Amino acid sequence: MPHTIKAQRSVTIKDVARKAGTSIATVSYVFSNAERNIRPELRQRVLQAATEIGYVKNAAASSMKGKPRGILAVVVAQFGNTFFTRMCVEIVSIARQAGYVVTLCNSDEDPDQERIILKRLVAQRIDGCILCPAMSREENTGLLKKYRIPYVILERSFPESTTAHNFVGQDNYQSGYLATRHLLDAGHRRIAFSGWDSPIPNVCERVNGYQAALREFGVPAEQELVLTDEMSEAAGRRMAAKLLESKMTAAVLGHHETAKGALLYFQDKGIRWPDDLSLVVIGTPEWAGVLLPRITCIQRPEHAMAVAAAELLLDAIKQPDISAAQHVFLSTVSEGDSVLKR
Amino acid sequence: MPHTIKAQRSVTIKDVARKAGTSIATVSYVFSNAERNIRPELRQRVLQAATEIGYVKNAAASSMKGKPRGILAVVVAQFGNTFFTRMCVEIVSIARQAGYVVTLCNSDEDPDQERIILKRLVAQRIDGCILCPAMSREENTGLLKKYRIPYVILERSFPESTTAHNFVGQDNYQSGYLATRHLLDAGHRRIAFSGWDSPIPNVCERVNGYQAALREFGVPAEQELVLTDEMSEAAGRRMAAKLLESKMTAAVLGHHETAKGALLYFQDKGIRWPDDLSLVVIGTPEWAGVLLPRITCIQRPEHAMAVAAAELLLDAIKQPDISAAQHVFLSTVSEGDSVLKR
DNA sequence: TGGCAATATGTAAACGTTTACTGCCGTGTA
DNA sequence: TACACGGCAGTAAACGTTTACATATTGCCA
Repeated sequence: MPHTIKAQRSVTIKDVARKAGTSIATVSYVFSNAERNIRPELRQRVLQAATEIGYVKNAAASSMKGKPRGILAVVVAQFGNTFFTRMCVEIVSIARQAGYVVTLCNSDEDPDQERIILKRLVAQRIDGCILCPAMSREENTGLLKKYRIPYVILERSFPESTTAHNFVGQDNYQSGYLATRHLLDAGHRRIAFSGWDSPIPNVCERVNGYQAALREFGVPAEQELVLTDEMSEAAGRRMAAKLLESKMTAAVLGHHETAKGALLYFQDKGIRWPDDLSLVVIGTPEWAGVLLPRITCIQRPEHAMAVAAAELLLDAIKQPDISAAQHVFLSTVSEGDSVLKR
Repeated sequence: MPHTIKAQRSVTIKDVARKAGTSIATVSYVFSNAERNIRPELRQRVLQAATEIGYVKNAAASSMKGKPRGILAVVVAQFGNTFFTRMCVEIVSIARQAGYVVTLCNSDEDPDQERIILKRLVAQRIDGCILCPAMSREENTGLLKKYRIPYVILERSFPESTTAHNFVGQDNYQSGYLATRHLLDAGHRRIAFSGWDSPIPNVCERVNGYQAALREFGVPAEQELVLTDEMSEAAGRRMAAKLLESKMTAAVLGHHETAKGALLYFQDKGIRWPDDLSLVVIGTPEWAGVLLPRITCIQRPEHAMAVAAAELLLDAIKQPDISAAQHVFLSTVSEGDSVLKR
């Protein structure tokens, strides 16, 4: 628990005023009201005094008078995941250009933790929030709504009433379809899919896309070719082992985190791609750039999503009464050498 | 610039008091003074009223009364860098267990940006800060000192007066030494080193370690075998090209970001490790785990550093008058198959 | 020289909490 | 019955800003 500290009286506007031989009002105007004109000589004296005694405005106090805090928050469910990390970097950079600092929080896929975080952020009265919800539970966003804090839901949609929120996401159906289609076009017909046991619909949608592509090519969808497991390297290995049993010629590794485990398993067993097995990975993990033969990846629209989310939030802050907007971005194929033409 | 919003009167303690038919003092006691006894029936009524009208305490107001804000900050110089990302994840997790939320900021190696960030954090009166300084400039920490905000310097030390700050770092000299020593032990004598043009002494120290190891084995240090360039993949490729010209049998890739470019260059040119060239990389990038043959890495003590930094900060917050502490951690060899024994 | 703008500065009342202090009520004792 | 005491509840004064409003100062013109 945060520790209570003996109140360390800090340097205030009052001290600056005394030092500069003027009133606190003038000092305040110097620091926070650009329109108001102050005699240059006095302004200079105030500034001088402030630096001398090391004055820094107390943001809590000014925020109490309804001043914006200049803080945005990004709450993600998996902070270490490169997909999110990259988006965070981008968002932070855009926010900075707009004059905001960003608080990054990690819910670790835990809705309760998410709630605690959101409550804290509301308590801070942040100016806006980008939220990648831990689960498809809408109740947590209620807090943001109640306090009229502009927000954007990122990457994971709620099943109902999507149009009620600002939303930026990717088309998971399309990425599943795209990956599968790529393999079908190369002549593959027995195609497996590995994902993870996600509490959110993303993986499910990718599977739908996968199945739709198969259907389009008149390939019957086999239950056993679709695997899911928890999200870990070990689970990736397990799924890889199962995949090999099912004698398919190609696989869509539907999530980059488990894909790593699967590839490591293939390496261990001496399974080579594309010769023994054609592979497409959904996502663009860091390691995909160096692995030989290069893996064909479905490049998710991370950059576009981050930019859209940040800009949508900034717009929502500027115009609180604007109606909610939704942006869904598509993935593209980043071709490697992991798919054998047959 | 943060946008000014027409003051949206939010739900306050006063509203709760009215609703519960009591005074604001009682409501405040219910929410923030555990000792004070409130008749259970009344307390219940207050809680009930609060949830009904959706009251969330205004952190700015309570912080004005000297209450701790429950916010820590981590300011890093390269947020996208996995080394920092991993430490951030760890720090956030430890801080959370202690009841703090963490604001992550990115200075992008820019001391001016760092100053702006720190000023903002001081304005927020955060409870503590972990700072990985953009440059070896001590003036920015002065702000933290002035406002008595406990802080820990992470990973990059200041040349002078290190004992004046709480510091957690790695022994860069040792990692340079370790990498080189590993190659020397394997029988290599012509060993190159690639780093980056760092404004901070880290790379320099690694070079010192490298040279010390060579000296120990009576190998003359050749100027042309030590390369530096900017930190980018392209620079890594450039350095790799130069390395090949200098006919060495082994190389220490002294920084994981440029190492990636170098490896890609080797892949393009068909240079194979360890047969054509033995390699040791300082750092443990994500991709090192999947690349074949496995690269021998110098595992930096990320985890230990993150834990130490977080705990040191928490200690410093609890005991503001404790004297500064320094922790320097050592790296270890994570052996792969990229070093040929000769 | 007086008066009137226009400009520059200061006063004081918020903002939403926390908490020292005062006051009230009921119980137990003399 | 009167009184002290203890336990709760409420009043009001901060905390450090911002800003509407009041006041002082200046310069200019009649």
